[in-house]
Amino acid sequence: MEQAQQLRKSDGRSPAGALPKLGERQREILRAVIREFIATAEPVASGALVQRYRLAVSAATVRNELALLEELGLLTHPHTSAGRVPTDLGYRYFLESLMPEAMLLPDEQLTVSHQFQQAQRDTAEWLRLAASTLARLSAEASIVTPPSGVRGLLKHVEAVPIHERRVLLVAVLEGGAVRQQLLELSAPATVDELRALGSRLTDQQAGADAARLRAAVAGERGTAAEIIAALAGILAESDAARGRDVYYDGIQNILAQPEFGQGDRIREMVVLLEDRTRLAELLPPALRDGEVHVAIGNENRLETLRGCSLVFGRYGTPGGVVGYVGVVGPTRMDYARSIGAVRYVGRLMSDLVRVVEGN
Amino acid sequence: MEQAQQLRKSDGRSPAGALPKLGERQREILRAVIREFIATAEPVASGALVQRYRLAVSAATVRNELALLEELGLLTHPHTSAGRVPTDLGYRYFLESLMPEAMLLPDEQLTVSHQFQQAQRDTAEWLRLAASTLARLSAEASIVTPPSGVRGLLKHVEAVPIHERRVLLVAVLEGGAVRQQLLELSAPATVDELRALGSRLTDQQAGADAARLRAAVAGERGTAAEIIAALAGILAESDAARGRDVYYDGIQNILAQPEFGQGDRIREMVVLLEDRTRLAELLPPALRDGEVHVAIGNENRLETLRGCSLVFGRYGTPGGVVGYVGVVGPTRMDYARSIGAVRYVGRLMSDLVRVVEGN
DNA sequence: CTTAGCACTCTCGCATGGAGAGTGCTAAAC
DNA sequence: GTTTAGCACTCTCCATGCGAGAGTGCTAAG
Repeated sequence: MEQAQQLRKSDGRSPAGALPKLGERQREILRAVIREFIATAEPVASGALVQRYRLAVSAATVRNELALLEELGLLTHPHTSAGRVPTDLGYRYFLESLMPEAMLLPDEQLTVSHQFQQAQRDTAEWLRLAASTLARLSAEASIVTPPSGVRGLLKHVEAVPIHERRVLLVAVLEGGAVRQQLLELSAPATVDELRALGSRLTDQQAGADAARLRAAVAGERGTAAEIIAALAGILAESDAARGRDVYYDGIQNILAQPEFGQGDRIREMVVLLEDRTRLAELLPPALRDGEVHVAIGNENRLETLRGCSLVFGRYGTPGGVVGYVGVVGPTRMDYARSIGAVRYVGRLMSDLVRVVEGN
Repeated sequence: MEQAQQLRKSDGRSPAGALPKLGERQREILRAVIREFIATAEPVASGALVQRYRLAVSAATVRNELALLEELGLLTHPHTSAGRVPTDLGYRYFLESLMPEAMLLPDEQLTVSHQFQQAQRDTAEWLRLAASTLARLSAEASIVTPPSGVRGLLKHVEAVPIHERRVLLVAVLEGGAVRQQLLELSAPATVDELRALGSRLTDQQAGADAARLRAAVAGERGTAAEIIAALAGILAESDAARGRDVYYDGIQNILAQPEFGQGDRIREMVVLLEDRTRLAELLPPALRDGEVHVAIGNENRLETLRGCSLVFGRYGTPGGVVGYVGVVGPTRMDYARSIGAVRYVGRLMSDLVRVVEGN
């Protein structure tokens, strides 16, 4: 199953090897239970299952199978006389070997890629667009982190005079990100001096990282030294900002889900999304491009994510720029849709990054 | 009352002239009711009022006054045997003539202004910072729009070669905003050509708006024409993006409020905040710098904002760049805090804009 | 191995019935 | 004339109980 190979197991806490072996009918029933529960959010009963999925056996037989699946840890019971609900392990099994092809429809792909092509303006806007697209496609909440190399590298420098000693420093980084900083020089500089300085620094320091720039300050004097020092600061800051600058969207989607209906669950979730520093903890460990990582329920470290799943993908270039796109929702999410959406948006983001990098 | 003069009335739907005249004791009681309700979110009873606010009269007398205030439309009754709750008009009266000084504490001001000084990197980051600061200070949800002149004006142009015919166009606008666009030229251009072209365009077209640039395309050929056309597009887009690019933060704050406790109210609210185009409708009409506009409950046009208040301020330079900062919360919000926060953050934003503009 | 039948369990919705809180009114006190 | 004590009245809230319905688990027959 090609599907299963592209999905990364989570943490080893639920390795695929531990998944129970099931007969064909059990697989069919498990799939039906999960589908039904994903659609309705209600515990599913043996009778309804037989009726709605045209099973060739009676409700009693289904009940026997359900009891077995429960014994294997794939389903549970809220209480004695309620229908069945999938467990985390049940979802895991579904993901590994029952799920239909995780792909967006062709016309969805077309619409989305069209939107991305129109919005080639600027990195911040890509990210917003990616977050909102992902939220819409998956019908869950989305998370997108900016692209960032291991370290920011300088590509181009420009010093724009603003007013007397005040200049706006514009630094274009490898990967296409643009950083600006306002700088107060200790001595006035002319427009031409600044322009020349920008050209010279672009030539000399292209490809430099924060450390190299800091070292270069010693060899310069006056305005040039001040500007290089500021550039070093910009790069260092840009490295540090990596985890802080997370985009999210689609809170409304998960708000509509019954599992968040009342109580503090939803508030906890929003607190988590709005706290950009904690979001970094969610990110999966090393992950290759194109892989999609799914963490179901308690496979997540955070207590807040009980009952929630994360679907994450990586985008970027091999060994170069890296960022993450993902969605968060109740464990009862449409994994096929989410995985398809994450994979496709991730691919588009990779394309964009590659275009900007120029290879 | 200096307070009242700085507050703008809303829409004329509840002009100050229509506010009833109250005796001193009635004012004292009304103030106590509103304070108590703001603090507890529960209907306030005559007895509790006497006890907690050390009134010199008995509960029975207070009840008589409450009945009177209700007749005047300042308070209501959820049901016969419940305490009193302020009406929109009640809040309006409170705002106009009962509210304490709307100012942040000195050390709050210090902390905030310090944070703003540290984050002089880039406009998008100011906006984020403003939104999160405002949310924290007011303990409500915050909304911030980017600064934008009536039309975007070009200040500086730079064309950075990326790969063969591909260039990254960086445009610095009046007001310090930076826009980037990736451009595919129809013919290759050398680094030096691009550099020279950037200098020339900066010299010739500084101060130009989208229309002037579009006109200038005719007088140019080849690479220059393509780049100018792209610049015109950038400026036009930047004008159009004005309402779309709204920042918000602090959803968690209003989520914690009991009035949003259950049901769809909170979801409607999040839908509104996440739909950046509809947010523009909320913005107050013409407003002078430093003024703060409060729209209480049904004074807002949107149905979603029943039971919610908006506190908005304007920032920018007179006749130049303009943006809005505001908070949204239940009508039962701490208006003094919110107004103080909005006013102070608005002032800081104005300062930042002024610094970038260089005057 | 499958299935019909049936007892058993648990939730959910609804009605019932105090208990409590708070008002509005009336009549007495200041 | 204003203030206040007293009291009846109203409405919510919560706990309790009950019946209906849904769904299971088990047993015994096919």
